[in-house]
Amino acid sequence: MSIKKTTLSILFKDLTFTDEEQDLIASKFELRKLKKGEILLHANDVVYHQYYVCNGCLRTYSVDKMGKEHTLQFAIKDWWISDYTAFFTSTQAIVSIECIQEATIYKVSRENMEVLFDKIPKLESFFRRKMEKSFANFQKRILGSLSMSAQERYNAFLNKYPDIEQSVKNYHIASYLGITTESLSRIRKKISKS
Amino acid sequence: MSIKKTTLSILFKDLTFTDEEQDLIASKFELRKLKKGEILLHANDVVYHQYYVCNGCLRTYSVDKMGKEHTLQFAIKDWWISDYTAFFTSTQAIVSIECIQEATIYKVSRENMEVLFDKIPKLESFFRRKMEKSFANFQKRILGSLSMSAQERYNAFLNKYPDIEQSVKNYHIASYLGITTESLSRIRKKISKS
DNA sequence: CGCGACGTTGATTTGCCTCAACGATTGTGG
DNA sequence: CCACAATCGTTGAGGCAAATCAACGTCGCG
Repeated sequence: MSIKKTTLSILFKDLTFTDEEQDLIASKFELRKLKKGEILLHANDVVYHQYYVCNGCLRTYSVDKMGKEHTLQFAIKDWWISDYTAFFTSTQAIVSIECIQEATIYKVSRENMEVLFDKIPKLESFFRRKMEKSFANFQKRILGSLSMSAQERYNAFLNKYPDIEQSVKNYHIASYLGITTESLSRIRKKISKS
Repeated sequence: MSIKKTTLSILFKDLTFTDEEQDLIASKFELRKLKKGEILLHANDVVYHQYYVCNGCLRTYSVDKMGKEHTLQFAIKDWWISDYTAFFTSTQAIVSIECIQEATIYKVSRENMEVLFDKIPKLESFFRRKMEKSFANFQKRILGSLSMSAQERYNAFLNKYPDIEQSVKNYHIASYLGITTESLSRIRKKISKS
């Protein structure tokens, strides 16, 4: 048994499972340890897996034609992460996934997800809700990028990812906000003075 | 029969239906005509419906605390539109939907969607694919807003919505790109000179 | 210790915004 | 059908937020 009952109850909040279901889930989830700097997925790879973060921190990012990195999202404890755009359709990733703080994750393939959905239907609605939430987050982020200043976006970021500051470098946050490290530094200075 | 066979084949590309299925679908789709300026959905309304655009043009937008409008997306012929974030969960909309060019649409309730999914399962996967595509679009838009200049975003917009210029005002496009009408005007001038 | 990675600070530049004025286009009533 | 107003798009001048470029302080680590 690679997944403990307590882990499962965190992983699938509000769901309960029979012992058989639990065993089935455990058999499809692969535990992995990641070191800082490890690249879990490269842009242009075909995406077969999604990942659940037990602890540590990962991020998805892309590199533009000027060589600058842009962070699409972070994943900390209890977040799922993948390039869902590519995962859905088994096509090439447009983002990469990097471990930015030593992490323990579960890795699940698309194929195995489907087996699980088939055998344990409540998992399917669990994941659908996750996707809907993620969809909503993207929508809010677009509206935020249209309407908020860099400083407001930084505050919104801190609310969305509380306690993340110890896990990520400032230049990661800057690349998430769409600003330079220098600008973020000045924003932080300004906030600390008020 | 409120929906013709030819309309259905455009609406659900690559799907074919029996006569019974077709009748069922027709019974759940409500045809509506919209005049320019009509508001189909107000922010803070609970969202019960999604809409298919036969012709004309709609947009979703939100108004920020400064009173400025920000366009989240446009919908032209053969697009579906709603505040999906709110639609999924039957909660309050954060965007409004406005008709910006006289339109003919089909309106379908969440409830009726579920009846249809239940009776005609292939519809469910059809809509799941739509959602996945929409998810991917949002993801690309975020990365675009992080990495591209206003001019590049304008070009990307023209590629994404070709032939839309006759349907929408420039200030709508500006509010989609996150810039002012003046800036868009200058960008257009610059492009026309090259 | 010394080096590299990271964050901060200053000077300058730049892209886009704001404000204001003015054409162009569209719609409407006489 | 024209006259006029309202709406929309363009242009210019000036300002501001954030980028760029460059230098320097600090921290962690081999």
